[in-house]
Amino acid sequence: MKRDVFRGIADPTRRAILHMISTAPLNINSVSEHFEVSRAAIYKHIKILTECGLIVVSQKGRERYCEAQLQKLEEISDWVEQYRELWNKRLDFLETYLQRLQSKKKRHDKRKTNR
Amino acid sequence: MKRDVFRGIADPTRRAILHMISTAPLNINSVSEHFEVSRAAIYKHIKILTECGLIVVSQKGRERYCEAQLQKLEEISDWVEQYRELWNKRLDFLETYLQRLQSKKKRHDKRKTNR
DNA sequence: CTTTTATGAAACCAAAAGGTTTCATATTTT
DNA sequence: AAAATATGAAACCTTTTGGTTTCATAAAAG
Repeated sequence: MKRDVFRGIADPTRRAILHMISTAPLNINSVSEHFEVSRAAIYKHIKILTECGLIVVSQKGRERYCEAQLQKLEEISDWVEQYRELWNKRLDFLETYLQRLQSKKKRHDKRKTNR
Repeated sequence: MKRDVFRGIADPTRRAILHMISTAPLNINSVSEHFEVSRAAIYKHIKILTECGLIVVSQKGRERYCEAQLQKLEEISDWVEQYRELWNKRLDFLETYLQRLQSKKKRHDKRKTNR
């Protein structure tokens, strides 16, 4: 089944799995040992991660190694980046607004001390 | 209720809502008119988006305007960026590997033509 | 060959998600 | 004041999620 990568990273356990195998592949049992939940539960998470392309599994003897496909995160990155300009614009606007407020306050304070 | 921003953007309808209000705030009814599902369903999505800080709602008369808080996406961006170096490294590795394969092939071809 | 080990997969379960319809309430409009 | 509009919220329903236990199977180790 094909899956949405946004759904893939929605679960904290799946993000933890991805992090665990981000530098080097691990077999399924080794991954599951680091978690409280059962191996079967982790197996399902790995299945989902595979279905959305964030992991590739390769068999070696009786073990199956999970390798992170971090390039797939570009899809998330691209989605976020389309909004960066917008949120920076807003922050700039806020900044100039606050600066104006500041200088207005200074003028006001000055008037007060001159009184 | 406090919510996870990763869960917030996991649903395609919620991403669509966020996109719709990314440039200008809209009241809840206007948002829901653009979707097939009921207003109540959209209302719930907006509630979730609010709970994870991706939207701020402000009342004006009987209407409630939803404004996107796109800076909140920085959280997603930060998470993705921690892996960018890793995935670039892998891509570099692949590239040099392919280059070596290429030059090996060239030498091989040359030998063939010289024969 | 027997026993471990690593995994796949089925059956089952509770809670969460995503939806609907319906009704109450507060603001406009007319 | 009456009607229309915008929203909040409850009650209810189905599907999906995330989890469990159990059993089968294949490879590796003794």
